[in-house]
Amino acid sequence: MKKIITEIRKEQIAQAALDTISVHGMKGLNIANVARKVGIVPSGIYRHFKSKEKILYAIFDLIKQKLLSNVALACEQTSDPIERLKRILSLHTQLILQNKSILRVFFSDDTYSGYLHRNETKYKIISDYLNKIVEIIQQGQANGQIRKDLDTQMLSVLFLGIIQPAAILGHLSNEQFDLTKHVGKAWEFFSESILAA
Amino acid sequence: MKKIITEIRKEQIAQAALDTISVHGMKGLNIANVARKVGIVPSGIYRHFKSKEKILYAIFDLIKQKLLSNVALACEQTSDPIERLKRILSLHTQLILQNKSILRVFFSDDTYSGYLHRNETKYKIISDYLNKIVEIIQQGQANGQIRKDLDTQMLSVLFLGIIQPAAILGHLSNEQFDLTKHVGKAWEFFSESILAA
DNA sequence: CTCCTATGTGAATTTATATTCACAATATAA
DNA sequence: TTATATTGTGAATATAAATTCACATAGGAG
Repeated sequence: MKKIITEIRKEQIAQAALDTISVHGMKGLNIANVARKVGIVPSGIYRHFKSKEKILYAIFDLIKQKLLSNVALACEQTSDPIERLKRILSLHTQLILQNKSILRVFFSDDTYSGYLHRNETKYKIISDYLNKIVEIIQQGQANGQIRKDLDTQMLSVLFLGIIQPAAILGHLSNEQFDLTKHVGKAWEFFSESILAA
Repeated sequence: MKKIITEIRKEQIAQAALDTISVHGMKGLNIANVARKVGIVPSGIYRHFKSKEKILYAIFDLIKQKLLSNVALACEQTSDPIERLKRILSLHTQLILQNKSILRVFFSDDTYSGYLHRNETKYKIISDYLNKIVEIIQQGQANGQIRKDLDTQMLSVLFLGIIQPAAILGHLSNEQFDLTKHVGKAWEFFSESILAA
């Protein structure tokens, strides 16, 4: 019975929960599974998280970090707006393929009254992400690469639309649908369509 | 204790379940709620459906019908491919706004091992829908309206991307995000981009 | 080394649901 | 009208999980 300080345990638990969701989905996320994966007993989880719900919020945080760090990385690699978008798309595709949990977490239905707050949190994460996209698009408009007659928010949501429905199809079809190929083609079409004449 | 033949009851139950999901989400879908809404006692449900899971499949069927009848309606109204796509988009937007359950059902996470088959069914429904879209796009390519260099399947998925991410944002934000407005703008951009020169 | 606090344990509790079953009431055909 | 199949009822059963709690122990501070 090894003791580990709560700071570390919290990370282990959040990661274990994320992994559990990757494999077994939201419904498969239970304290017993997480505890086993961490190597402690179910009740031990409660030394570190007040409730299962709190663990979920830790997961939200992990996902948020992953998303935003992709944006940051792409922005470091290049200053060209179009190129930035392309890299974000590529990174995002990889992220989704490697972390199935992201889809599972965001596309679970949390309409339940007890989960009121989950959707707010999800919305905030996506909004923050989209705002970054909007900024990049605006840079592209400012430097004359991207058509100025297009609404930036609309484009940012459509940008999400390049990957999201395809990711869901991939998930539903057990990866029969080729996400990477779709994103490649869709980006080609999207990027040429937003270019200034 | 009014008796009603199972044929009718089944429809009542499926509809009640659909309504329940609209308001309370997938997690809020329980036999007690459905039974109360139908006006019978929980155990009575089992005279008509072998299990809760079977009810869900009845719901899948309802949704499938709604989706495909929209496509059929649009195709009756006009024979112009571009116009067809536009009407489908409009009908689909209304459908989603009026039947919140569709989002809830499709965007619930059914990775759980016991629900293996759900995703197959969902995938089949979406695939059928997308195939119709592909056909319409091909008509447009055949008559010279739509660019022939674009992959039709990619376009159909992207077409879905006009509405789907936006619908999710609307849902997550408690309808703060204006779905109708987004779809209008996005369609304008999308349709002009696919037009043959 | 000895306390003291943080962490881990196992059993018990609670809650929420689906599902079953024996029995009752209805409707329909004869 | 009566028999029979269908549908509805209420109580009981089964199961799955989250959560609590009293107790145990590790490990650093002093």
